[in-house]
Amino acid sequence: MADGYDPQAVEAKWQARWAEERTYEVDNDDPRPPFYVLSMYPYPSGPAHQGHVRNYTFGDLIVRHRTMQGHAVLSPMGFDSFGLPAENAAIKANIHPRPFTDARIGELKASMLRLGAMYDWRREIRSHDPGYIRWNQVIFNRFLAAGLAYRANAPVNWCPGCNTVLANEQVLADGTCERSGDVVSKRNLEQWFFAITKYADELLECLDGLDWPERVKTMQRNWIGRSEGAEFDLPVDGRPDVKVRVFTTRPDTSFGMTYAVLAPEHPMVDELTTDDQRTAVAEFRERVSKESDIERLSTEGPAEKRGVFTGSSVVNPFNAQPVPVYLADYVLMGYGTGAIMAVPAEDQRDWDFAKAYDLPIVRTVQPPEGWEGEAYAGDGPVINSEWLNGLTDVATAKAKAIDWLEDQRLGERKVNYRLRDWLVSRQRFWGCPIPIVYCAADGIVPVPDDQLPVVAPDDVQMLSTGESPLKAHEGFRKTTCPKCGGPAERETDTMDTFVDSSWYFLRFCDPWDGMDPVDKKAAERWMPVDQYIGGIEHAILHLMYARFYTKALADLGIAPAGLREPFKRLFTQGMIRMGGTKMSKSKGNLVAPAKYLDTVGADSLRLYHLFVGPPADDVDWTEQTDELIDGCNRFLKRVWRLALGDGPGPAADAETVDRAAHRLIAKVSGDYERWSYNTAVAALMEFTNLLYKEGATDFAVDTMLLLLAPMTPHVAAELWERRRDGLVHTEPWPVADQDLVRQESATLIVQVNGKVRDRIVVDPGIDAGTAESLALASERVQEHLGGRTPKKVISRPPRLVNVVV
RNA sequence: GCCCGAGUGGCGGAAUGGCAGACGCGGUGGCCUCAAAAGCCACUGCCCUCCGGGGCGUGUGGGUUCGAGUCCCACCUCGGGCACCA
Repeated sequence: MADGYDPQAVEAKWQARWAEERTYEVDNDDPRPPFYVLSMYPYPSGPAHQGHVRNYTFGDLIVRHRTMQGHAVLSPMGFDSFGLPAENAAIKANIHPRPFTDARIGELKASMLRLGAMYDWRREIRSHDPGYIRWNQVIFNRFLAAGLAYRANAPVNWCPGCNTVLANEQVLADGTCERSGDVVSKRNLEQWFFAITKYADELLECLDGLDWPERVKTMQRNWIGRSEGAEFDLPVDGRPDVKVRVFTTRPDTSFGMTYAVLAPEHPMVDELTTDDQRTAVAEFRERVSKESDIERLSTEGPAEKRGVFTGSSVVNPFNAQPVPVYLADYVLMGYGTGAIMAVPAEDQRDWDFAKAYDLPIVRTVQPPEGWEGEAYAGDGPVINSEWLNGLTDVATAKAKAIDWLEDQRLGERKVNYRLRDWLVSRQRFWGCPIPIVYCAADGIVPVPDDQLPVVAPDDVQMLSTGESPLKAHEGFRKTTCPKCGGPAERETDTMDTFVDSSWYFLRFCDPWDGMDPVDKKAAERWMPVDQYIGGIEHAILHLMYARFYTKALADLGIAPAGLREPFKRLFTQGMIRMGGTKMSKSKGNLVAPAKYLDTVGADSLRLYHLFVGPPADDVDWTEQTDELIDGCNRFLKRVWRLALGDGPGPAADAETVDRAAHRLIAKVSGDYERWSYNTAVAALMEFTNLLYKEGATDFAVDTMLLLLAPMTPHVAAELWERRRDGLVHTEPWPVADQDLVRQESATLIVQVNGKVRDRIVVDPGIDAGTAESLALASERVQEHLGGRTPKKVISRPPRLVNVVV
């Protein structure tokens, strides 16, 4: 009797061995074909939770599998270590966030090691390292020089809970902060922006070529929100030199314009408001400005209160008719020109407004017969539109209307985006300082590269007011102007932490480079990431910013010029839920992995995450989960005994067993390729059951260990070493012999009227005619025919024959 | 409201248009044991049965097909995303 399976002993032994062997440290001149696997680097909040375990299990499986297939696999890891939780915890404990953060990183890294996940730790990146901060700031300077970073006064989202501004992407649809849940309000502030909208078109177009989940691509397309249309001028009635510019996606419906609308914040409101309307307009604007986004976006409330007449009219250039100009809260200053032509017949919002204010409605598209709705936005023939009449579809009418506008020099074709520039300023302490100095003489001056990094000082008092201590720190704030040497003030805002994660994957290619943020030669070799793995929650924010950064860095000559996309393939794992909600620290419903590592071990926990269901699906953590994990452990114990001769004896029919082993190789290899790990595990369990029944062969057992090596690396390595005295993870991935994969016999299903009536063992190469006569000769078939003559016989050898009567 | 995704045993889940429920959990019975644990073996969708077998069954209702969990149409439920973006 060999010793029993002791996960803790086996795992400790192999984790030490792997650290010595350095199998997963790859150099940039490694001759093997490159493959870059990356799990999203985590925010260090303490020991790994189940979501991390799931993420790193998939990542590690791919790393080990690709290595066995002969690739040089780049598998780096780091920590997204700037951020609000550390800052808040530091305030609470009245300590500096750095030691706090370093301690959390230590805990997280330790649990990654205990999981047996392999990374090239030489390449580790921490966002808060001065070395990384320096490159972040160098890139900021390049962005500034190229006009990709700029400072502007704009209405921005202010979160009172986080005491900082937020990017549009960080505000949820209901107007609350995605992090704290507080209601976000608008403030006008001078802030730094990145010009992501310059890349709007490319960000949209490149999505088509990405091997990403369709869901994520759709979410990004919606977020970019491209719409094609036209912009043109509406001259004010009686003052032809004053014009209101409007954007529309439906220039074909222009003859149906019955009024025009300005956003309440539109700069021409005062000019267009007549004296008798001035009081009403002022009251309306006052009310709208006080409303939060939630109230303003709410469709609740009486429609009559949603707008006000300015007293002026503009002339519709299509038919020279004057139409009244209103203000309405449903028109936003931030999109298009902040003014619209209103066509109630083809736009439901305009329809509702027209009904409330008793404005006329003129249909310009013939709705289909039996149309009972109100506004009709669909396709149809043009009506009531003078020279557009007779056209039978919207697309042609649109094109003709735009051509006309351009011919008349009234307007032009125009594309608009929902995407806004990225607001990167944060009034926080624990982030990458924005490397800017404000000088009375020279204005905005970037800190020169050779004076970077600008790092936050250590001697700060963490303020419970929520204000960044940088503001109060005279030593930091007061500086000299790099240009004129005169007294100047530092920028005290830091960058959004999404900046850090927007290019770390490029830095991983050569984190030792002291000359440039990205080593182009190394990036050319490794990029784009072949397989990126992370949570669906990053579908828009991180993944959009990282795509923007990659394009911008390539255009600035920092990254390889041809690199247009960072992540070739993306896999988004499902989240872990408990009691209906996401398992998370903030919800307080974590089930720590440590308890499993201390009992059944890392391999059993990994196996559970692989076996529980399709990787993309959400996982429910229930009362049953511990039993499922025990089941995985039971399987590994069976494998243990099998491999060490304490299980079944040798197979009586070795050939049959070995053929099954070849089929197993084909099955598991195929499942690995299509991310179907749950069925791969099932096949391995099934095969183990077969060996317990039929007896084992050395080939069968060794094959199992090779196939298990990426999934349950410790136990596979231990058993392989005991049997073969080598390293299972440096063995080549097994290849199935196609001749042996083929089955020796097949089961022919015989149906009568689609119901199974008999099963016959046949030769897999059987032809249709033979199969048909075998089926008809079946006693059971004859019984069910009851003397009737078959109308038709479907023969699909060697699987099935269906006799129809 | 719009756009995705999903509905299969007590549970997690499996099924290139061709034996529905692989594999696992749970359950039942047996072997082993003084006993328990561990382990091994068998059974385990529902209903009927003369124990040969028969009927029903993948959210609902239709359709295509020799044959539908799978394809098409309409709907229901759940989950997610978007939602005055002109």
